[in-house]
Amino acid sequence: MKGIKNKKFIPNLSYDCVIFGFNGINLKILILEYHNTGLFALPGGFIKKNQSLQDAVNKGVEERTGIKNVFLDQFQVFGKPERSDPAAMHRILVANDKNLEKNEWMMDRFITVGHYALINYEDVNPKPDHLSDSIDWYDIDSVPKLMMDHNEIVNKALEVLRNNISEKIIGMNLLPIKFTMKQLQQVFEAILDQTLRRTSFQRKMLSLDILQRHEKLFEGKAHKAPYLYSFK
Amino acid sequence: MKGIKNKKFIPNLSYDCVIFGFNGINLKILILEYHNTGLFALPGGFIKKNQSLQDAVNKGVEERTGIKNVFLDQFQVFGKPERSDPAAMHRILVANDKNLEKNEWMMDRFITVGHYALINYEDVNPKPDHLSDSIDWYDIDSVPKLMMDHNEIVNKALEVLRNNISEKIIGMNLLPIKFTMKQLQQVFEAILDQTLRRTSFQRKMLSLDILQRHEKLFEGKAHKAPYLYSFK
DNA sequence: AATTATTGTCATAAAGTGAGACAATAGAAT
DNA sequence: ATTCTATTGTCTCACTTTATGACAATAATT
Repeated sequence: MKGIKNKKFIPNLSYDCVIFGFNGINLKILILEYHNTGLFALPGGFIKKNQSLQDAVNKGVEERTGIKNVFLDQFQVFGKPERSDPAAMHRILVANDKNLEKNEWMMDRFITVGHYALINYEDVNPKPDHLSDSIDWYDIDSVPKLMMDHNEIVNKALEVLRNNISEKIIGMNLLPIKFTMKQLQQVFEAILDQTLRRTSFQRKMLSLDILQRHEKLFEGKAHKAPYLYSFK
Repeated sequence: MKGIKNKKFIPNLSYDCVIFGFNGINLKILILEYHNTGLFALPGGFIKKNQSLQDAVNKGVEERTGIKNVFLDQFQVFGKPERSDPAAMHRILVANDKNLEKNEWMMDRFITVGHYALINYEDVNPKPDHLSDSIDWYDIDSVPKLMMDHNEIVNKALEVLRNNISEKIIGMNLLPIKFTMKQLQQVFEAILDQTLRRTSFQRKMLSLDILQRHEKLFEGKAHKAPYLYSFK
């Protein structure tokens, strides 16, 4: 048998996560860069032999963002044998002075469970993992070339986010607890990549009966102050 | 190391498939029963070490139904360690006179990728696999107690089918190529488990511009003959 | 007090849906 | 041949939802 058996993790199975955040203007995702390789990738990881998939992903996202109880949706499994890239993994291990024999299992084929997360941009303090130089926010429309099929995973995540998700879940996770109607509209405009009609949007949101109205927000601007809302 | 290493399949990973069919009245799914165990389960299987997930599922569905190019949607991964049931697997292996040591990997923990398939009931000739007595259609509302978390997988599949799927995909895969408006309505009523208004349904379907009208169908009944339609 | 920019709400038109009416018609009954 | 029956295709009218523009309210500046 080649190499040393991997005792800790389930072999051939990984997760990757597209972590969405909203800075008030653009929709962004977190991308990490591996030491001395120029390789960019999605945050991801492996599942321990006796760990639930959900727990593995939650811990991975928490480690990199510092946020607990993140909204996560497991949206697709990527299972082609060709998607794996042992050469890239080799480069990463070498660049990090890792024992190649001990980590040989990492250069095997991987089937990955694609997730996306929605988090409040303000609350995040991104931390690179032990193999990575950096982890940073990138505008969804200027994501660099990523390793393996990670660009495909990002595109699919965005597609699913656009199609499948309810108003409440999007707003609740990408915005602070209290927000203005305009901010809520901007989140939707960023996700859908199109402008929405202000009056229709406002009427729609109010009619859904998911918002609680609070005090007004006085920003010191020379116009009527908007109400703050939160989700019920 | 316990047992003999599994050389053929990716360990700890399986797929399961909820195969939906429509007999003209009820929505049904295929369920198999293992020899001499009284254990019912969804059709499922493993992924070969160098096989794509999609290929594995396609082959599994084809073997059991005889149908190629089935519509498949991979809808959720079930990844809790507790979902596995080594004792049940043990029973199945014993009842089939299988070598326990050689198949020990089957009694390990499995993460499974849940799929559902939509197929034309008429075209199917269900065939049990080598571990199973039988494979049969069951009405969606009288599914027996299944092993492991398979009932949960069925429920989730139905939920996803109800929520996420377009008119065209449902009709196209659960009906013959040509069908009447009434048949199309009955598929929707079976899936949604509610009656629909005939005139509204007809107007909606025609307005979607996905149907092609063909000749009339003369069934020998004493009333106006309906048109046949197909999807564009 | 007038001005500016933006907000919350209303008015009207346009599009979509629910519910029933009705004529058309394939075959059976007479 | 005519009438009858069950079902289909389409239309109408009321009702609901959505689009679009108008307008008054208002926080801070001029």
